[in-house]
Amino acid sequence: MSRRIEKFVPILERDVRGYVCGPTPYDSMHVGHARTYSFFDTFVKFLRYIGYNVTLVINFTDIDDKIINRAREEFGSEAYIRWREIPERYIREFFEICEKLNIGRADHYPKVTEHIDDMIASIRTLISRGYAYVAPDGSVYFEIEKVPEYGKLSGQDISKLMAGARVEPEPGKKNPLDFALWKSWKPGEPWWSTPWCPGRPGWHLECVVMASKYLGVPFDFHGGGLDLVFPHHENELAIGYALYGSYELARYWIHVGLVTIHGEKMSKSLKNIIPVHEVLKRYDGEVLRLYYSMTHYRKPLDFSYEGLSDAEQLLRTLYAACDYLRELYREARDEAGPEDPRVVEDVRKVEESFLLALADDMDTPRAVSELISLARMVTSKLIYMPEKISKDTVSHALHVLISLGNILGVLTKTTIDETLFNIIELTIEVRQRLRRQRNFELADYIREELSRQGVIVTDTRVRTYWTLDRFRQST
RNA sequence: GCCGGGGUGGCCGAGCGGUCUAAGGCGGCGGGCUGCAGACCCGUUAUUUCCCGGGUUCGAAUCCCGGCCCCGGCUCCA
Repeated sequence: MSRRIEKFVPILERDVRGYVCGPTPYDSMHVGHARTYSFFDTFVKFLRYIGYNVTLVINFTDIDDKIINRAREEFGSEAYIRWREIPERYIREFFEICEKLNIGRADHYPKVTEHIDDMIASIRTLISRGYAYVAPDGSVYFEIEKVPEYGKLSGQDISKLMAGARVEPEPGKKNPLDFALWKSWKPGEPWWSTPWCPGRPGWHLECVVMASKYLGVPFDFHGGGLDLVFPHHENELAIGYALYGSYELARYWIHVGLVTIHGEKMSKSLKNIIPVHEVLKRYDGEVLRLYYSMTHYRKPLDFSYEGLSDAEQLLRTLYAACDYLRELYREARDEAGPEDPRVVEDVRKVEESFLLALADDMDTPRAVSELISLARMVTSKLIYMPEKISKDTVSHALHVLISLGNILGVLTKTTIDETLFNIIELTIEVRQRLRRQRNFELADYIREELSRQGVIVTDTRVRTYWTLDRFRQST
């Protein structure tokens, strides 16, 4: 609320409650939406990693102008009865994409249509306290001038907003900036009955109602895309003030930077929207996750497929380190070796730096570089000294690598089927014998064929290591 | 017009008063390892420099002032 970065201190000692403005499910999720949810997933996983209990709520605004319009486009005159198919479809897609991006489940996914009664009750309160009024057509508007601090979050000045407002003055509004809590019914639209008029809920109110219902007020953090700062979050705060007497609602407001394409914002009119499912045709969900992590969340992200390829390359390196460690494990000593203390210490340092980077305003790019340094440590040092370190140390390093990666939503595919693993090992062993016999023709043939199957073989002076290319299909 | 956010190497992208002769990645270059190869390893790749001009400071990419440029919000938007 200070419009600065602040130290994050939960209201309750070990419990953190957060709310993220979810999608209005009227169209496919695009790479901008996914960035936001990916970020909050990493944020929540980080908090949990360092010991907090987190309760996360993500809502669905499943009734809205955009949904009605979409339904009309698709169903024509049947829109009135079939409109619900739209949110259903895109909510399903939302969950499918979350799964592919390793975005963990929130604790609650409230829908507006399931909280109409709660919203009506809140509107009643707002009217009785004088913060809202009923327009001639029955619509209910929130009167922003009743909230002295209106504009604080977004740094807006009401008088200036009014001067520059491009809002078409709606007939029943006292002030063009007043916003609808309840919209009166128009022909062909879905409606719910209220004391004022049949109609449907306006935007903004639902988040306050649902957040307070599932989290209580104030809760710890409230997030969303940067474009929600004004008017959405400003209006939520105004409602929160009217309802709870404090212009706070949430302790911390976290806004994720927008995604641009060639420097420009994605928009329908520019036809440059990139849906996530489009990206997922070419790249694994983890690649997208890593790509997001490579830019700080508050910065704009200029989306490019080249960047994704970079990220994919990096992911391969990380997976290679995991695979090498798994092989290394088989050769490592049972009891502690001479290099163990140093390796353990190095791993500890990386873990510490990684967590410090995240603790510093979620600096995921720095965290990624720490992860890389851990992988490099494996590929440059560890694989050359299996006889000097213990199995415990190796498995610890692997465990750290994977769990840190998991915070960023990557390295979830590290296990390899045991039979497959053994067959590969066997093939490699055969190739080794051929090499010793200097039968390079056949050895190279095996290497090539393995590569065709996605098994990348690397000969080092100590032994031969291999890694599974998990992203083979994408190029 | 008002309100935000940015401008760092060939590209992406950290750093936000001293450890910056600026992390990390990609790309380039050189080398190593190897029978060869490599999606392997090592080194190198911003050195009157961090958009420009002033200022504060013992010291600035980092703070202040003034410009320039880009993007976004003020109407639906993650």
